[in-house]
Amino acid sequence: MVDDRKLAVLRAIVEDYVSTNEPVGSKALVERHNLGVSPATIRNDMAVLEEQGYIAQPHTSAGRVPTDKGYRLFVDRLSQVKPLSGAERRAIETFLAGAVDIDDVVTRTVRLLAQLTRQVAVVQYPSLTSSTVRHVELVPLSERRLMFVLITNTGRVEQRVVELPDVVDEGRVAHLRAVLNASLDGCGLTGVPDKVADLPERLPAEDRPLAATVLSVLLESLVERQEEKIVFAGAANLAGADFTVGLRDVLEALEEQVVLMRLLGETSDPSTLTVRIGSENPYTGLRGTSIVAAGYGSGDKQLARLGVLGPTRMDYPVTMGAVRAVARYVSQILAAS
Amino acid sequence: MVDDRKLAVLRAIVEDYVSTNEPVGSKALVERHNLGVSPATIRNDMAVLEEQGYIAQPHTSAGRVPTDKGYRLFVDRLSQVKPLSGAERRAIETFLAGAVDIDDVVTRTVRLLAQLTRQVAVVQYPSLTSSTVRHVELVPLSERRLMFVLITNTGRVEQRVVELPDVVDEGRVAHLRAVLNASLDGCGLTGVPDKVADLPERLPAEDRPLAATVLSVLLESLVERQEEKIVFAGAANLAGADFTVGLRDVLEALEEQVVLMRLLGETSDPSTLTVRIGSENPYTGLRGTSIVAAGYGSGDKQLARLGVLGPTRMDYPVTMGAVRAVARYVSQILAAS
DNA sequence: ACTGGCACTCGGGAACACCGAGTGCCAGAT
DNA sequence: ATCTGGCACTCGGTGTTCCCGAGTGCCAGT
Repeated sequence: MVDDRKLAVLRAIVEDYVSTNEPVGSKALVERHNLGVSPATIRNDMAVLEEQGYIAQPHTSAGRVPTDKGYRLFVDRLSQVKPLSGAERRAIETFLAGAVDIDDVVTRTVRLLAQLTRQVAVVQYPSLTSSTVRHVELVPLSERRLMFVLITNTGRVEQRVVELPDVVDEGRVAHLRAVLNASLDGCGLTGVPDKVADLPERLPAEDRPLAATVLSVLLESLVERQEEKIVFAGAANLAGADFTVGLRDVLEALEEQVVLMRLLGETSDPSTLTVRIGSENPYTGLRGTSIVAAGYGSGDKQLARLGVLGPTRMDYPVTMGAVRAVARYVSQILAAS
Repeated sequence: MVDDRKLAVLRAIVEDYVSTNEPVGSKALVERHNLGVSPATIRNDMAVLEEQGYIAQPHTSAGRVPTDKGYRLFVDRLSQVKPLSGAERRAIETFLAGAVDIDDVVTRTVRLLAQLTRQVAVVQYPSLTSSTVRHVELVPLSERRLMFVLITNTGRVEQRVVELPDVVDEGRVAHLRAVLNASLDGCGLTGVPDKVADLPERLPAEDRPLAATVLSVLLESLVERQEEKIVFAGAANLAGADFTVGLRDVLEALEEQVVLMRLLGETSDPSTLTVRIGSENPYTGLRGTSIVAAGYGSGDKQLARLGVLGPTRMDYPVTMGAVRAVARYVSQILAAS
């Protein structure tokens, strides 16, 4: 029995509660929204909504507050994403356009998102796994050490110092570099292990120790970076919002890469927004917080995710609008570079 | 008239206040430390100490609390750095030894320091300015774009994408790369602008547009990275400590690179610890917080700084011990790689 | 120069009463 | 059926008062 008016009541409750941060009562509701009925009627509706678990009262004789389930219904059916203003759009564009490299793009994005939403922003670095090899470079550092650099098409650079078993001359290094580039150029990172598996055998015997050492470092670096890097910004915004749960837990979660990963969630369609409300998210320390996330990527490939984290009591339409817009702009920037 | 006993009293006050977080009174003092005199005597001493500005009372009829000036005296003359335990030493060593590249070193260091001190740790990336050029690489990405990579002797890698005015063939690029490496190899970064100033003139006319474009990007990247990168960790540790000043301000300062820079302070002798107590630090939002910092560097060169930030009421001897130890170990690691 | 005694101050906690927003329910109106 | 006005009831939050005890400053005596 959730007729239209009850839904309108729920929507009104969510909106009021989000803006005032106080439990909202029947009288205040009819005053602020013109529902055309009396407070008593609203009370009946509220009783039903409460019974169905969409709202709750903190104490007897207090107004109602949306539950996680209530927010969920609100997000799914009662609200629509609010697009950004023209000024905001332009600000995003100019701010992101100035980025000089991939690091810069990510840093700027996360700050931008934090400022725009006044919440904590989280951005995952573009995945390496769906990138391809652009170039491999070997730079001799000393007689027995060289630096191995791998550049991907997404502009990311992986570097490692390789300790060599023997003194190796420049010629050998140059040769190996050429061979590596020839066989790996354009190859997807996931395909690299296959490509190089039989590589030592195709080299003259005296080159094999060098090749083996370099390859082992290469493969190792691929595995290690599987765990993607995540950065956040805007922690100061947590200070204002009073959390039901201690904000210590929130800060801890933010510094725990693994937890963050899981919070951003699995990759989904880039244009789709994922919203996790309170208890829906897979980490007990974060009751009372919601996550709004979206994928981004250059072209049609989904590279990584970004989003914001804030109190359950957040302005979902606006937040979702900002996240979606930023995700799109970042995708554009990446596609263009 | 600061005789020995008064100093002992000050020391006792600082120690007790740090461990209990409550204003300490004359009676409690004589009980916990065997000073061999009566509370009344202590009271007289306290009155003098207060008059001289080393301690203060939050309200009439409350115990005394050290002032910034009191902490300063304590740090300078009444305490000595407490070395780490053997177990801690070993933990540091093994934890840092696993680092694979400079990024990893910094990340591990900052986390380690945060965990060790239970405060917010701050680490500055090794300075580029005192590094030298190890290698310059130009990688063609497409007909009109190439990636410029600069590798320093500290293992840091700077990368930029360069948009070219014209289609340029590989040969030209290779030639420019060779010239660049020949003239820049081993050169200090600060010397680079001089070295390349007349470089276009020494090239054949048809190479000059390419060279000019690449050089402008190179110089630009040097200037931009002057502002060094700083990372922090352990923000969750702020949640426990109740700050006199809102922790919003602290979090804001932490995300403001420029402020952090100034907090860590100017480079000083690597083995020296810098302590900034409360109002001594140059940022008004951080009254109530202290900074303990040290320089680190590979070999004898001072590269950058690291430190921790915490409430003025912190355990200085322990914190200073941890910061000093970590700075030394990081220096070792960097020197070895 | 130190000590014991004493009067004084005040912050913080406990007890208490009050107010008002909000509710649930019921009987009457539409 | 559905809505409305009325009414008794609940209870969180606030303001008041009171009291206790830790801590102080001062002074006279050792």
